[in-house]
Amino acid sequence: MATSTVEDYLKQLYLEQQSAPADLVPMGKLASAMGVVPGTATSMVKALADSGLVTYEPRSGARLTKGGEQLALHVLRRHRLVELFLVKILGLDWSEVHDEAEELEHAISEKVLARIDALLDHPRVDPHGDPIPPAKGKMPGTRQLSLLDCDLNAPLRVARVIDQGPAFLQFVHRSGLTIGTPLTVQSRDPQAAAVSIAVAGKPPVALGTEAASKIFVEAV
Amino acid sequence: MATSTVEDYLKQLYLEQQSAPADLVPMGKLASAMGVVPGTATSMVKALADSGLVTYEPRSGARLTKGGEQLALHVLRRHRLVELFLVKILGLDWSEVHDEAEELEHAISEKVLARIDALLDHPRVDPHGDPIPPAKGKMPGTRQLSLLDCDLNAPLRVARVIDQGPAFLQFVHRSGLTIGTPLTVQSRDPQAAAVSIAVAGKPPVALGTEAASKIFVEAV
DNA sequence: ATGGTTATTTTGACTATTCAAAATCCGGCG
DNA sequence: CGCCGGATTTTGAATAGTCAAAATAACCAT
Repeated sequence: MATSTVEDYLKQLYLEQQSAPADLVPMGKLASAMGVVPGTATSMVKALADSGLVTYEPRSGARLTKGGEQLALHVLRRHRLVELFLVKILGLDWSEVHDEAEELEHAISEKVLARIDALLDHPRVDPHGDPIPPAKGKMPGTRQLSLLDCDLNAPLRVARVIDQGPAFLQFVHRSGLTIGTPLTVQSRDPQAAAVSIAVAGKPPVALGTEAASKIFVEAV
Repeated sequence: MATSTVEDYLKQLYLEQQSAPADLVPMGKLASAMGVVPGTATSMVKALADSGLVTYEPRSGARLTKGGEQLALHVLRRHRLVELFLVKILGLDWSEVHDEAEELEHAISEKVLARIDALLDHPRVDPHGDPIPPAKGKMPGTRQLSLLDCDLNAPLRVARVIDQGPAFLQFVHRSGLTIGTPLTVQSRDPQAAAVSIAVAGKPPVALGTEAASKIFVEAV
């Protein structure tokens, strides 16, 4: 069995690969994502390579193998199902479940995971809109764009928030932009580096590009 | 924070102390309960003593300090609440929850534990009848005797099964002796090393002393 | 092509936990 | 009393992960 440290490295590698699917993940990136010094990432990745979970190119980076990716997806599935479970069944706030799930994802057995999945009626996304990898089969592709890239004045709906930090999630909630909220983007001003959002029946909200880039929408 | 290994040692030490409240727990006992060689138990206990969690008398054994006992009770509380949660909310069988909880007990935060406790309506015992240590305050004493020690022909009820092995628990279930079942002990035969149990509306059940000693009852 | 900047790798060391096996202790028996 | 056997402790070594800091490689600009 993979240790929980190994699981964390694989998961992180997967997430890094998401943002740059073409390239190898450099050790510096991995190290800072994992909160360790670069040397630690190097030696860990070498061990992972020995186990056949990643391929490693010295001085350029690492990439998950087929097997490593499967394991990573499995960890991610546990993480996201647990997050949703914590919100839906135990009533925790969406801003606090990420950290909780970080621990629990390593302690959940297949059997318990299956029960949770059934209890939640086989959900497809977690509380932040992140897709839950299916037990078997490929991750479904999504047709989502950030508030910076989507069409202006088109009917959209908040689909995903890619920043699990409690502070940002609480801000999103306060701004009434929780998952599923219908909205339109009224305007973008590159000079002001801001985006103006209209939610039906509410005064418009202005977001800086930093924040806007972390909120994804899809066409209604 | 105590590592999960430390938590396991403390929990085990507590359980051992239960069966022999007066004495120190010898290293051999502890080691076999923990599934390690005796030398490992010795060195671990020394470390626990350095942290002030146990007192250690070389060549005789160890005992939890006040602080160690508190921690042990906290672990036990998590373990037993998780067991009940798995049975009541996720619908697992009582024969399989012990092993599951063994992992989960180390991954549950205070916040999640509090939610589970509330969801289960602050239960006092786990699925095997073991008392759940309260969040604060002392463990309540119980007035329970095994089928070997209780009164004959008195109205009793199954209160606790102290053998978490799946095989034994499944046997108990098959025999219709689940927690709460009303029964009387009809006779004991030292020669046959057997006990005869009467459950209302069912043919009598005979148990060997080995099995009988692991089933506890209390007066109705 | 030469130097400097920056990322990466190496090296050596440390913690926690474990085992195997040798050394030691202790209580009881003859 | 002295020795035996079983329990306990010690010793030495292994594994997984980690850091600090020195060594190295790669890239870029002049």
